[in-house]
Formats: sequence, structure tokens, C-alpha cells
Amino acid sequence: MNSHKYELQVEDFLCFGLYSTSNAMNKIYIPLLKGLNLTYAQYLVMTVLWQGDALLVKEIGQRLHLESNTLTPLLKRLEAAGLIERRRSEEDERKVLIWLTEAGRELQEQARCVPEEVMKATGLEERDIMELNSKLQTLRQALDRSRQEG
Amino acid sequence: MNSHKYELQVEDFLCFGLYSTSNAMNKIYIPLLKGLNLTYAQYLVMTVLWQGDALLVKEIGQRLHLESNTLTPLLKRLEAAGLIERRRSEEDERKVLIWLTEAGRELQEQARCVPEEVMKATGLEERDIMELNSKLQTLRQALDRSRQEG
DNA sequence: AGCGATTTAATCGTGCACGATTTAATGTGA
DNA sequence: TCACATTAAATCGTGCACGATTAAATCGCT
Repeated sequence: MNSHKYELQVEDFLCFGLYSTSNAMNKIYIPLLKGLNLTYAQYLVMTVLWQGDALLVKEIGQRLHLESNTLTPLLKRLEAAGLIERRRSEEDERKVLIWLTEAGRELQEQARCVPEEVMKATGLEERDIMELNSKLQTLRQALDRSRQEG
Repeated sequence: MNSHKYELQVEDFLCFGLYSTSNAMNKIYIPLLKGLNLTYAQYLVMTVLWQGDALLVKEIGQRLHLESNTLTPLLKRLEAAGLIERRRSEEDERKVLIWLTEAGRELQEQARCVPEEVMKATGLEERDIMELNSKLQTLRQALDRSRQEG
């Protein structure tokens, strides 16, 4: 056993607040998305595509801050589920375009109630959510910048 | 392509702010912990143990909001690395007590500079970090409560 | 034209997180 | 006492995230 003195407690780490709250949020989504047969990451990808499809893997990655090592297998699962199509660009064979299928488009209706359920679970009002989200985005940008420099 | 109208953008989701910022934070830790041969989750477990060891798997889980399905394999890796010992309690054979080894204790010194490096990367001052962390803890509690009820 | 640099996606291996289940030890009530 | 519930940890299968690397197409420059 240590004498605690001035040791930092894990609960005081901002990283831990982020980590544990992000995990908790994920757990909120799991039952909400179960009926749609989507994981949380898949739901984020679908949300991006519902805003506008015919996107490159790289473009989805830029929106979600993910790369092909994460996205390629995830997109293959969405394709296997019949929600998207992956098609090589004909002008540039390096590029893979992601299109929604009709089923993928229809899923948007079923998913419409999800954000409200999540908002209820947070116990926060919209303006508090926006404020917190804004702080998180700023923090993420700082972390990305620091990583780019260092 | 959709006409966007009033569609929610993924960037407006609080869950996405949490998710992407938590991922970004993890990426800050990876190079900092590389020299210690620790992953981020392992570092959290070690931090808990540095505050006081001889903990049950369940007790570590309560601190980190994780369960044995995540912790057991992680603890086995820490044991294989020589940083901890796992010992069955003699009074109650269901329980497994986690002890730091001498190497595990010594690692704390090498890890001492990590929090400051992370703080620099956030670009935030201590009081802003504490304020944000406090909001996140409150949110996590709300999410946990909602999950317990629902 | 041709060759090295760049870009895009895919692949590989590791280690979480999670829900669900199992195993084994202990507790509890008729 | 002895069945049944509860508890603690482990196990199992799935799907991310990540760094690192590879493969193939295209670009750019001479």
C-alpha cells in the first residue's frame, strides 16, 4: 500500500473522463441500435452517408477521423448486410466509392428516433450538449495538432 | 445525394465529440507509453494500483468502469510483463487479489512525466481541464443511471 | 517515355470493450 | 442439510482502433 500524499487519482485525469464517458455512451447506443443491426461505429458511418453518399473511403475517414485500416473491414460488413455498395472509381482505380443501397436509405427512417433517446439519456438540454460538444471539438483539434507537431 | 434540409450532421452529435476526442487522446498516449511497454488501458490499471494495490479484479473494475471480460486478459498481460501478481484469496477462493511487483512499483517513476506531457498536448490550463472533467463525470453518471433504469 | 514520389485502399497483428455465458465458491433459507 | 441464489472471475465470439506495412494506380518531372 502506498502513502497517498499528492498522487494523482485516475478519476482526476481528463483522459479518464473522456475514456469512461465515451465507453458509457457506446453502451447507451448498443441496445438502441440492436434493432437496426448496427454497431455504434457503423451507425456513425451510415449517418455520414445519409447526409450524402458517393463518398470515398478517405472522405468518410476525414469526417470520422478514422482510416482505411478501421473503415475497410467495417464497410465490408455494411456491404455484406446489404446497406451499402463499394465500387471502384473508373477514372481512378485507386479510389473506392461508397453508395447507399435502397435498404441503406430506408434504414434512416428506422434510425430517426435514436438521437432523441440518446439526448434523454444524457439528462442534458440541447444548449448544454452543444456547449460541451464544442469544448470537445476544440480539445480534439488541439490533440490532433499536438500529434502532428510532436 | 440527399437534400440536407434539417438533417443532423455527425459533427453535431455529442457522442461523436466524445468518441473522436477519446480516440485522439488515446493516440496521444500511445507514443508516451511506448517506452514503458504499456497500452493506455494498462496504464490506467497501473495508475489505480499505484494508488494502492492488493485490489480485487472487481474493485479495479469499479474504479475504471470495466468488468472481468476486459480486465482478466489485460491483467494476465501485465502479469506476463512482470508488473503485477495475481493471487487467489485464501479466505474466499472466488476472489483474485492483484499485487504490484517490485518492477511494477518502479515503473511509477518512469511514468511520472506522462501527465504533464498530456496536459501540454491538450492546450488547456488546469482549471479548464478540471471543469471539463467534472462535466464529463456528471454526464457519465447520467448515462450509467439511464442504463440502469432503462 | 519512363521512373521515383505520392496517393488510395487493403492487409496484418495486437489489444481492448462489449454482451452473453460458464465455472466454481460462497451464502441463505426452509 | 441441502437445494437454490448469489457472487467473482474467467471464457467466448464479435467488432472496432491502432501502428505498420503492402499493393496498385496515378502523378510529376525530366
